[in-house]
Amino acid sequence: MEKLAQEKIELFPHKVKTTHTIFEVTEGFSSSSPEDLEKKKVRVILAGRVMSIRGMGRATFLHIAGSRSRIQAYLKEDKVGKKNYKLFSLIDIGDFVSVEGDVFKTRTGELTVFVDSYTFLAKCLHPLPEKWHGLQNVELRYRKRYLDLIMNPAERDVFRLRSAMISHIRKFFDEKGYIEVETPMMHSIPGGALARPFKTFHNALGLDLYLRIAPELYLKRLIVGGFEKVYEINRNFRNEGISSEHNPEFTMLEFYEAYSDYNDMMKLTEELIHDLSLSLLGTEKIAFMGKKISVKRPWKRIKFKEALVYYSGLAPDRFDDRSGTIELASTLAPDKKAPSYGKALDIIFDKYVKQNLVQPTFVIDFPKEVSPLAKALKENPDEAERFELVMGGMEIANAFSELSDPSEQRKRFEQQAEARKKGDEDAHLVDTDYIHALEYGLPPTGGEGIGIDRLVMIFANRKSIRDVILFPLLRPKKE
RNA sequence: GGCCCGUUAGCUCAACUGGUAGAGCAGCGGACUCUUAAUCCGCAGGCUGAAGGUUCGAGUCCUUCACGGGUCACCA
Repeated sequence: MEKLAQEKIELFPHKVKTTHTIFEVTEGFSSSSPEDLEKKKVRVILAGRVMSIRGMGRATFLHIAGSRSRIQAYLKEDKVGKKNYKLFSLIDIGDFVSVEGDVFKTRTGELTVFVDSYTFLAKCLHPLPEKWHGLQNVELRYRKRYLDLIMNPAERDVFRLRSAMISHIRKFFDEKGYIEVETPMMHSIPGGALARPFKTFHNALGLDLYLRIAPELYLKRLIVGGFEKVYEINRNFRNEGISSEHNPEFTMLEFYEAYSDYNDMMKLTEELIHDLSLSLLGTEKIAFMGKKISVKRPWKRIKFKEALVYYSGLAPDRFDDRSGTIELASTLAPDKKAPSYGKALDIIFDKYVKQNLVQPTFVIDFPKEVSPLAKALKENPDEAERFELVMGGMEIANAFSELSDPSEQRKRFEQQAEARKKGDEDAHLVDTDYIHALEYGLPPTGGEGIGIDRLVMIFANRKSIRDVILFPLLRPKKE
């Protein structure tokens, strides 16, 4: 540093001119023959981060990394001049530089820039992690994601895939005539899901507010308002435990379509994920945790209760006994309170069924008790027109034929409020404003939420949600 | 939040049942004009996550705490 200052070299210049990205050069010329390159005289100015330096006396090789590939550069004292060559020894691994020169191939056939001038772009003040093993420490990888991204280029691919997925999803819905909307992140009554919210406070209004647990109730107000197809991709916040499948803030895609129901949503979901698989991965078979997930349509559908019976191996009438079912749930999950029949079924479902469903499966017709925003089934008032999509053992999506009868909705909210009084902190509050909106008429509507992070996990073959979220929540480290 | 495991140099890892904390890479100095985990010679690098305890003696055993991972609980 001091030496560089003595030489009056600017350590953090404002601007750099480049002619190509490193990727353009490696893509464009890797297959060119050495003779071709010599004839064409491909002259380039490239910028990137120095990842390795191999000094050979009066010649030096280095690798410079761009965002998508790296390229070798070759420095020779004869070429850059004695003074510049000597100054180059002040460059450290990790520094940003730009190099200008012709592209050629070395004896070993590696595409290389024959440097005749170079410029410092930014100094790296810390040594980079070890070049061979890279950064392995998971805590450091999440805390200092930038280092993870520098050292483990495959991690960059995960986030490129994530970005590509989201832009494909937008395209998919836009082409179907959906409009993308943004609804409030701060709610005075948290709703739309069974979960605990984060609480905050608005000073000027003197108002308690909650970070949203779901956009659902606002999106349906928009259907009431006359939009027929809406979607939103944004963050939800749930004040719950952290695990390899849960981050307190996570990205949810929700979409609602008037004049449709949960059957239409199943078709749409199949189409969307099948599309994504073909365009992002180029296959119908996704490799996930050593297994192949086939997204070939149509996908399996199984009724919630049939799934319970099938995977638990218990007799079908076993689940008709309400108190017996609650008892079974408490033996399966002793720490868990099973306050209701519906909740108990949910527990048994999680225990027996979910992990076994690797191939995409629509589990349909959930207990109405745990589906307060879904229409009841015509043939069976205890069940709701609701499905969950399970893939790779994870719940990926949740959808229903939206309950539109305001008085029925009020009743359901009241039941929820009752459960809440009994200690179920996830239960809904009565949202009278939402009921009022329904009183103006919600047409038959299908709605769905898809957990984007988990879908990325499957597409990127990652076991932990933290691997697909750039900055997962960690406890701050005390110095 | 419960249980289990982990935390040693900037990074990746060693150190036997308690007996003087080491290596590779990175860094610094030197040699080397087609190397690629370059090579060769030399140097430096540490309150072993924190605080207590047991012991003549603790990286190692015990207790508490911090952070992380796994798992269960809550949930998507």
